[in-house]
Amino acid sequence: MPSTAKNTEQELATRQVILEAAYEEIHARGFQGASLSKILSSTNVTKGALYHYFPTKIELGYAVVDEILAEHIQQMWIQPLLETDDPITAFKNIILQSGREITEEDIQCGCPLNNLAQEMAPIDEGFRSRVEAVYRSWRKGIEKALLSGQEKGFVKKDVNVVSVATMIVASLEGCMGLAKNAQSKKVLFACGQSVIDYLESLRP
Amino acid sequence: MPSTAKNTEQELATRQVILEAAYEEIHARGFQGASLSKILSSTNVTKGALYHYFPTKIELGYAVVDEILAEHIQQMWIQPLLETDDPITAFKNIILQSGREITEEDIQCGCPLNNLAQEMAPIDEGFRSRVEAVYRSWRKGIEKALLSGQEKGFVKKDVNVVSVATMIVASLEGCMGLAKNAQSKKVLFACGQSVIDYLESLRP
DNA sequence: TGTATAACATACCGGCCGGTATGAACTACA
DNA sequence: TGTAGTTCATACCGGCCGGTATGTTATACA
Repeated sequence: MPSTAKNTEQELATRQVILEAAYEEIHARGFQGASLSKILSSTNVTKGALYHYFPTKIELGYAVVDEILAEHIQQMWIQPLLETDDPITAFKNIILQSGREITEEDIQCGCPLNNLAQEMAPIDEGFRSRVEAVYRSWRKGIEKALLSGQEKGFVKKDVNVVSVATMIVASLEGCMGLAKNAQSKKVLFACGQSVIDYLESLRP
Repeated sequence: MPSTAKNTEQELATRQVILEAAYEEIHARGFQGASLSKILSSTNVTKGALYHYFPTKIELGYAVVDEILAEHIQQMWIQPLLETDDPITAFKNIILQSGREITEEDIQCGCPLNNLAQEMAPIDEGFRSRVEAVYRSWRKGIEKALLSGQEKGFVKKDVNVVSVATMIVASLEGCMGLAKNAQSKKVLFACGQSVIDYLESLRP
């Protein structure tokens, strides 16, 4: 692992290349199904380089959760909520935006966070706790936004923000899951619309 | 495979033992992670017997979906809905009943149908289509019950039963998924309560 | 300039896994 | 009773996979 002075260029770039290739393999095949050889052959990195930066396959997986998935959820799903006064409209826009950007391939592979949760939670505590940390911060972000929305009169005051936040995350992941198995953008949109309807029911 | 006359006793019993052991291994480890050797050593069946009844591992997996999972969803989640006039109350009772019966181990392993959907849909079309058939019949069952409930005045007439059915399945699977990763009955119950609240909002 | 260390590259290994080949026991039936 | 097919049991195999051992080059620093 890097520890000296100039780690700003090629060294960290190689690490990042490995991380992103690993992310894609894991997204497509699952963690257990992901092959290190395929990760390597999809880049021009060798096994020596990989094991220079990551001691084991599972540590590589952990790094994908910590450095890629957590960041993605934060920027895509949490940050925008905290930048407005009306969280319901903001959330609706995030969902619509995601729907516009998503590809058929993305639908086929599903939500990478949920994939890892479902596959690894019963098997490996390291994965479980890391994924749980991401889910927790997601729910906390939604709760915070809903609470602030309540204070500013954009959200019904009698809703339990904790259970609503959980329900939102659950139904979003459920939608992605159904659409993934149906391999259908149409299912995703229909399901996403139901979530939006649910969100709208939270307005005062 | 069996084809002659008296297939009613030991022969089919062996097949069933294999099927159920396979179901549990797959439930705990996922399909790709499931080991045929472990399935065999968890019973006192040998590899010869296994490959006598199932040509490949994947065909064994298919049989688990077709013969165990489909049956389970039908009996546990569809049948009771169709036996009453008030589907919302019936559904609520199913959820509460499931909550009472579920063990910590079940929570840890999650919904076997959703597990297979998330793991295998992008990888294998045979799994995907079989799982999709189960989901379809589940949704159709809910739709039918809601429609009948509308006619009899137990469900609001202005709800779209198709999208509501999808939303219910999605949020249920989402709840199980969150609870599985949280490894927490409390999360499952809180989330289940949100689904019940959603169901109640569909009353006239 | 010498040397230690980071940053790779290559070759190789043991283990497990799905699958197969072969044969034995039992059963149904002519 | 002979025989064909079912129902297993045992031994074995090739392949891939995660991981390691060892070597090489480039760089930082004294």
